[in-house]
Amino acid sequence: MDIPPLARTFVLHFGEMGSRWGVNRTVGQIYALLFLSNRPLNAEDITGALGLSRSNISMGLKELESWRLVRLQHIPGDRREYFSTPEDVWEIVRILAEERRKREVDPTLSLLRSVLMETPDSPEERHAQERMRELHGLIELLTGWADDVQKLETERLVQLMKLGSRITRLLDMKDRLTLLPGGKGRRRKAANTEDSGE
Amino acid sequence: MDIPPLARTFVLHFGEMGSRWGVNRTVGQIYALLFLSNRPLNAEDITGALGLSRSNISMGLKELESWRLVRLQHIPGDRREYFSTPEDVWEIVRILAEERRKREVDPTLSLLRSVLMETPDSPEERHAQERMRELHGLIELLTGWADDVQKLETERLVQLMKLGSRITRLLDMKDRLTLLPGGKGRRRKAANTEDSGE
DNA sequence: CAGTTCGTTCAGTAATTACTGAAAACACAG
DNA sequence: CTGTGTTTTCAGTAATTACTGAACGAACTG
Repeated sequence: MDIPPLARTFVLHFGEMGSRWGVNRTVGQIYALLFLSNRPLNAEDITGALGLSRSNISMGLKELESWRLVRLQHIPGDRREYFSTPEDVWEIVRILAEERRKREVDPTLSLLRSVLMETPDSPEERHAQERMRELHGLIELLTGWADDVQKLETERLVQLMKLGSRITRLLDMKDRLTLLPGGKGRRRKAANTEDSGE
Repeated sequence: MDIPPLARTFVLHFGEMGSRWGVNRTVGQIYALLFLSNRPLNAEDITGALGLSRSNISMGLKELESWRLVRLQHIPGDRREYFSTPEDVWEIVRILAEERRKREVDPTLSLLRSVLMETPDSPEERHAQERMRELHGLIELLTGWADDVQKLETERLVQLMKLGSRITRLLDMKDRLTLLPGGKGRRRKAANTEDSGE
């Protein structure tokens, strides 16, 4: 099976991009192919399309399964295994975020935590530990936020993204409201707070 | 120069992590070392600490410079080049976001755009193009948002992150306010809107 | 200008990673 | 159980990437 020209560019590009990411060219290509396909593909389809060995494809698919980026399914009356990607692109984003976190962030966090328990023996070590503490705090904040965001329905998430930095207007509004307990008519003070803020 | 034990774990870990990311072990280690250091280091310091060849370090530093992750500076009365990382961890996050985007996202976007201009020749191609359109839209939304967020001062960003998914409460509030032009006292209707929303 | 110190380049080599083909394992059908 | 179509494993090899040492070049010093 030949890949239509329009799709080929994309597949090859994804193959190269894969390398920048933790996966090899083959894995990138397989994923791109499945992403574009209008039906699930079996290993032979993929072998034919990409011109790579059967065993290579098998390994690639395994890796993609371990990333939960492809799904295995069966077609009635056919013994072969068919693969496809999730339809919803947001679903893909969520999965990627989770997996990358599991593989890259969590190990780092746990290493940081254990090093932060130790007692520094010198000014250098003390400074190093301080830096690690900063990094730890940063990662905690980012992942905490990511956890939170993961919980939102897609609708909401899109709404938030579109709002972008205009979200700060809402924050300003909130500040104004919450800084004035009971709303006792001290509006002017609140307006000042905003000005001095920047 | 020997790396204190407390820092060594971190440096080695970063070296390994580097590989998952687009950089090699050496580059990861150099970066970690500089990140932890309480003073700028020159190439020889780094060579000594990591036990790698001078030329390797030179190449690593060049790569880190191309990522804008380290800064070159000079110390009065010393001809050698000294390197350090930005102090502020948020600054680092911003730089990383920009660079990764430049290297990974932008090329993909431009490829997608050009492929989306073409006319599909078959149902398969049409479907493939449709998928690419979805992906394109997603990336545009994400990067647009990222651009927006980049503009915020760190203070604001932290505030937003801490708020996390509670941000939706603000959105609800905003909806309630904007859906009721002039605030003509139809509060009860607004409250209902929220309930049916989830 | 010769000598010194530093940084860069690059060809060669080491180390790692990717890929293949053959064999094994598996799953089912008759 | 045997045969067939399928996926997996793995040892060997190819390809790629990382690293080194030696040579070179640039910038300064006396």
